[in-house]
Amino acid sequence: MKVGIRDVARAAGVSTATVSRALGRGPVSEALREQVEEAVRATGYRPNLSARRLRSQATQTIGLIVADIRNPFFTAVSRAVEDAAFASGMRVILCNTDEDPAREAMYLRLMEEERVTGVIFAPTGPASAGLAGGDLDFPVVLIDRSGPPGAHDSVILDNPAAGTALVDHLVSRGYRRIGGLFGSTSSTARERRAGYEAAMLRHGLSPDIRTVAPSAGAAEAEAGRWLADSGRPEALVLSNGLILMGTVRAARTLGLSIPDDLALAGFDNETWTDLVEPGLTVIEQPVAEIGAQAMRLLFERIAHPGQPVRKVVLSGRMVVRGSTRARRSV
Amino acid sequence: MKVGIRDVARAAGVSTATVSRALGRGPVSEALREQVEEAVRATGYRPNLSARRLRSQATQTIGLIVADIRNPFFTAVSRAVEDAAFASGMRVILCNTDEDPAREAMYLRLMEEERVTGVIFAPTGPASAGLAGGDLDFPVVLIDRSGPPGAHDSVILDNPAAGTALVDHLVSRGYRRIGGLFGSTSSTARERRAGYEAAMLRHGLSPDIRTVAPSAGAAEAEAGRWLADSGRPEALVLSNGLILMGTVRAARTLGLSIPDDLALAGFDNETWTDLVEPGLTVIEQPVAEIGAQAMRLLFERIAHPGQPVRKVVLSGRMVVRGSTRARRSV
DNA sequence: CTGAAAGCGCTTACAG
DNA sequence: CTGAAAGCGCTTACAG
Repeated sequence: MKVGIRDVARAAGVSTATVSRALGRGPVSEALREQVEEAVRATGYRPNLSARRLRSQATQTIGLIVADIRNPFFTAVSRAVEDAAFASGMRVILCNTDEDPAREAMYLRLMEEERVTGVIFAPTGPASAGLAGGDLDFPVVLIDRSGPPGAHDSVILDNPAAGTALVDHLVSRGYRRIGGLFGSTSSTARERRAGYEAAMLRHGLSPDIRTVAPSAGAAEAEAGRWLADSGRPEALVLSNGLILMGTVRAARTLGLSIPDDLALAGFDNETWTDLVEPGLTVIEQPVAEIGAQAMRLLFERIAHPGQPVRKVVLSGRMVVRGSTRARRSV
Repeated sequence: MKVGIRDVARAAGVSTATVSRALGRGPVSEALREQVEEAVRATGYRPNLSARRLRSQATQTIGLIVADIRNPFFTAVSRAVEDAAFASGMRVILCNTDEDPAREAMYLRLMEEERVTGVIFAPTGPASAGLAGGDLDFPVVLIDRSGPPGAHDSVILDNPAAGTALVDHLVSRGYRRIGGLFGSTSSTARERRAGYEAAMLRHGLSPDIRTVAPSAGAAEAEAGRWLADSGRPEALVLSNGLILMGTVRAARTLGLSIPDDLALAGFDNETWTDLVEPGLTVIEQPVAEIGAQAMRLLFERIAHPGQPVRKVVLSGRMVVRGSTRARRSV
């Protein structure tokens, strides 16, 4: 019934060592290799990966811990990571923390128990307990968000520049009273806010900032309160795709016309952003590149554990659509 | 450096057997249990899951094989499955076939090598090679799509009824020339098409059917050709969320007004379907329920291997929006 | 190139 | 309740 390597060895008339070598990359004569392959077919043998990992002390596994798999940004990055991993013969364990530090800690412990080769990680906060301790048994590459400075390799967007670019764009289109709605948890949101703030001040404008949990529901509620006020901004900068979606929904509910009553500029070029009239202006992140670079940094770290910590900063690309059309002169 | 169960045993002054029991559910005196827990803390011990799985012959792992993780339907189902799995102390391996039978076969083989406890599976086609063979070493529960009749437990939507409901709704709103754009690969699309077809004939109308690969890009191209024709339908039924999105995009490109030039009714109540003006009428699938029921069937199958094959059929819920507003009388 | 033997880190009958 | 010992299914020095 259950067929193990001994059954294959018997069927092929060789030792289990030879079967193991024939299936791996050990030196085996062509004749014996064929005998083994034939025996594998005949018996329907499937190697037991738990045994293989235990014995070889190589799990060939990388962990991917993301903050919110409902966010298409992370879905897209995951695909890039998985493609790169499979190309290198590694499997990936995908974990979703839901921005919950407790789940994050649990998954990091799980990664230890799985004896993963390395982890790609978007931490809930820069002071993530798992990272602060610094006693992880595997190399970590951070994506999207920063951790303790200089502690881990990372791949992030040039967030301050992106925040600044959105403000500059809105100003060039004639908007002055520009508010910003930013996520409250991540370093990413903080950096985008800093870019927004610096640009506003440079233009001689007053920053007008609110923060919110990074979900569409929370953003809709907060934006609803904000926009109901008669002194509402002429334009809003939103720090990610979920917050952008919530804000659009709030504007709809209030019957605000975009961009005449309210201009919008956000992040993440998700598939729906061009379908919502009049099209939403966004900073597109190079999601595939982020995933691919993270895998590259991880493999290089595994190969050269001692090399200096590296930080890859990628630029976003602004996609201009109707939601930031030039403001009608007053 | 590397701490194993022997180190913990030594630190606690007990045998490795006692450590193992204290960490699991074996019978251990309260005093020794505390000594062990203290030693675990002191040493920073993390059990090696590969060793545990090999020895106990219980992987506590279920595989989840979906056809397209970019499709929010599968993302949502995944979350429900993972929640249920973690609540039962199991981990889940998520695999994405991209509707590719070769990748599907590869993942099924991987599941064998992982010695998973069971698999929840949305097959690329009803004649999926992996299912047809029937020689899998683990129980399988199908979701969203059917396999060989009577071979596996399954949880699916009442697709014929849903297809029929959309036609009935459109007819009640005054539409007569109703086309249908359906996915070409899945049993689900076929069943929805059958429901569409039956309803059309019952209303004395001529079915007008096209099929397409189940992606937004393919749907946009096909709908673009179809709708450019002067004899285009007054309304379209779309067989899933991706095809609906592609069709909306094609209508936009052609400058068609929804629903005046073209009414749309589709599947999957995704977050963007109410944001696209004038709102899209869809059949919402009970995604959380699908995931939860699949886990339930899987656990019951594991507990009672011999019991008859079961099929859970869930009903969709129609969400009516502006895209099917009553047709202006001619 | 090939095989006999040891051992990866656990869990679990088996005795006591 | 507790411990000594066997063994899960592989891979890999070690000899030949």
